[in-house]
Amino acid sequence: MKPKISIIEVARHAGVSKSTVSRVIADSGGSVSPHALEKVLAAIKDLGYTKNTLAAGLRSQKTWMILVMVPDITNPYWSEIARAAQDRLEAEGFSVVVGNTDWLESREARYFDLARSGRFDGMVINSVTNDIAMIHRMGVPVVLVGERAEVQNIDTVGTDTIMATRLALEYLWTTGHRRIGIATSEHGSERFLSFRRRTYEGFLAEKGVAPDPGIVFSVKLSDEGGRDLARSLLALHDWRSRVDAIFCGNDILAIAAMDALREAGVEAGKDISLMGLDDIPAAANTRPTLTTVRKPRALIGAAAAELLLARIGDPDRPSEKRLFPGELMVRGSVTERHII
Amino acid sequence: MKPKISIIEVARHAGVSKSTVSRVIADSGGSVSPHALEKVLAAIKDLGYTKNTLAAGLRSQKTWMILVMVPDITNPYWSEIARAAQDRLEAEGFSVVVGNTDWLESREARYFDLARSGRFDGMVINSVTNDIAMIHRMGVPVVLVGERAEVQNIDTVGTDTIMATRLALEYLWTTGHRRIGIATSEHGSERFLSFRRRTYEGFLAEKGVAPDPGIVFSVKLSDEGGRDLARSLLALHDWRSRVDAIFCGNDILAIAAMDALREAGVEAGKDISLMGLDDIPAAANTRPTLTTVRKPRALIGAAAAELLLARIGDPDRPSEKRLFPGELMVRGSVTERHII
DNA sequence: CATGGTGTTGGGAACGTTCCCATGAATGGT
DNA sequence: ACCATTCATGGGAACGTTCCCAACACCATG
Repeated sequence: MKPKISIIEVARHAGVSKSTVSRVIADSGGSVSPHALEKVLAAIKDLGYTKNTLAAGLRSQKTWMILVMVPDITNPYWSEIARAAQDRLEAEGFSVVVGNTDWLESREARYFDLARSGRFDGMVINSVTNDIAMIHRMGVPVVLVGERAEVQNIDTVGTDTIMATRLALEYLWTTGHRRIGIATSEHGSERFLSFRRRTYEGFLAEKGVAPDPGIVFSVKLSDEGGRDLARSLLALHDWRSRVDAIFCGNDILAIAAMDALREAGVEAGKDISLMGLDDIPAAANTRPTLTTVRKPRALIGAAAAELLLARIGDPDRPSEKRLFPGELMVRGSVTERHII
Repeated sequence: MKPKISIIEVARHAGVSKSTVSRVIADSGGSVSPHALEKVLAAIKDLGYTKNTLAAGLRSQKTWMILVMVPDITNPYWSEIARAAQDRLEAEGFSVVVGNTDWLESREARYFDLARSGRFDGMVINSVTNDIAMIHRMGVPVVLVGERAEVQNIDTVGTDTIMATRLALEYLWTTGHRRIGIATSEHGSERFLSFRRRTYEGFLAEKGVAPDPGIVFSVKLSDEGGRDLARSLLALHDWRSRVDAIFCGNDILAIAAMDALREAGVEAGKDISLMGLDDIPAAANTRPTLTTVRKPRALIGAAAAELLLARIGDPDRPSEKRLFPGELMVRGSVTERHII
């Protein structure tokens, strides 16, 4: 195809050694005389040389690439975190690419393989796997996005899910709801959900409400899950007297459920209250608008980048965990309810 | 941190030569006796060896990585195309990563540098640049997503924008609108927009309507652009008599405009008709729901993958262009209007 | 004038693979 | 029993960088 040119040819053309050319193109700060520098730059331009970073990476063990691995690139929640991380990392000279796993372990494994084989200098991941030991064995700096209870020895950044969940439940309580259900997932990110679920159970106990297993729904955090939730709810015998509000694991789920319910003639914010979690952009534009708890995506992404840079700088530093509080977004899918 | 092990150590451990180990790990089909194979596999497992694909790529000129470069990872339109392409490419053994440019030439240049330096076996891109010669000079197989008039000698896949635009305009016309405005962008993807704009102008001419430059809005294809559009519209003197419908360059823009207008007391689908283009998932959930033209994202992504694979297989094959028709999605943001 | 820095340079050895080629051992047909 | 294939193997040379080290020129200091 193209006759690839290497630094050797550049060196010949400029009348210097390949070492000198290397000193010019690598920003490692070896000293080069102005005269030689000029000749080399001219040669590079003449020949249209571009450095082969594969070879450079092989020798220097530095690829200047970072992988941001997210479970669902279609969900604005993740893509905004990715973008925020990208902003910060590019400022440090890294290039950022995004890997999409679609909650599939097989895809995740594929990206881990890539990392293991030395392709990235670091990763920001939200992983399905719980195998932290494996992550460490990869030998690549990793920052986890998303809170995980059990994990201690790895850098983590996320929202304080317990607080966010409490915020939502407390709001539902204050607005008069007493039969509060929850929709979360066993799938993939179970660790969050057990968080949500556990908080939910604690909350009920605290308020002295007997839990009703019939209004604890286990569905995927996706459009599909939302439709499942609607179906399960409607199939529930006498649901109107059993449940007056549902706290959904994320916004995508809540919006899809709202939609499916409306098609069945059930209006969120009227017949039942629905809350989400994340505050994705679409949440402000739905019909009705979605009451939810906002997660600070930009902060999370930036913090992830920060932690990753620190880890790359010093692989032996103690691991750190940064959690951000959520923010209640009052909209239309929850309405005041008179306590009987 | 990690005492990296190479095939040399594996070879020593297995009592064979590094060549034999290489034949085992490279799937290039060199023949290895069952006995040796077994010993090598055992050694690999024992030592926890993982192949350094950087080194492999350096020698073999094959990285098995594909970059999908999109202008806005936050827009579901792009992320779904990326996902569809990923499905197809992973089936062929490639790993897919996504690069997000945010419509920034600087970011785009960064990814092009990555490609130029031999990091990817191919790219699927939607590029701001018009410099096809530069793309060819990269020496990396590239498939362009998004229709471009002027470009001939490069593989392209996209929606037939002219048809999609006509579909929208024709629908507005049929529903009785006679003062149709348009909102497109000069920014970034200008090439589409001049398509839309040109089609728009042709359409008006055909219908014998005198164009009104005051209702041709030039805004970004983003939330921000939507707010700009709303502002410009409301600032227009006596706008209610000057415009009864606006065709927006994409859904994100249309939804944001709809939202901003509602805040100002102007209801889409009542006070004015609004149409989008793309049919992103959110379009079905807005208030009112958005009438738009759907682009077949999955088909586009899959076709892009197909074309790229073909190009990688044979770099000298003639370039191909695949365009898919759009589909009208009738919803609530356009209402019948009686012709006076 | 000797001494010791500092700046600049080039040669060669890595880095971890794959590729090419030579060698020797089996196999099969005549 | 002989030659021609095919198969299995190992040794070394790539691939295009960076890194290390030695060599040299230059300058200032004593």
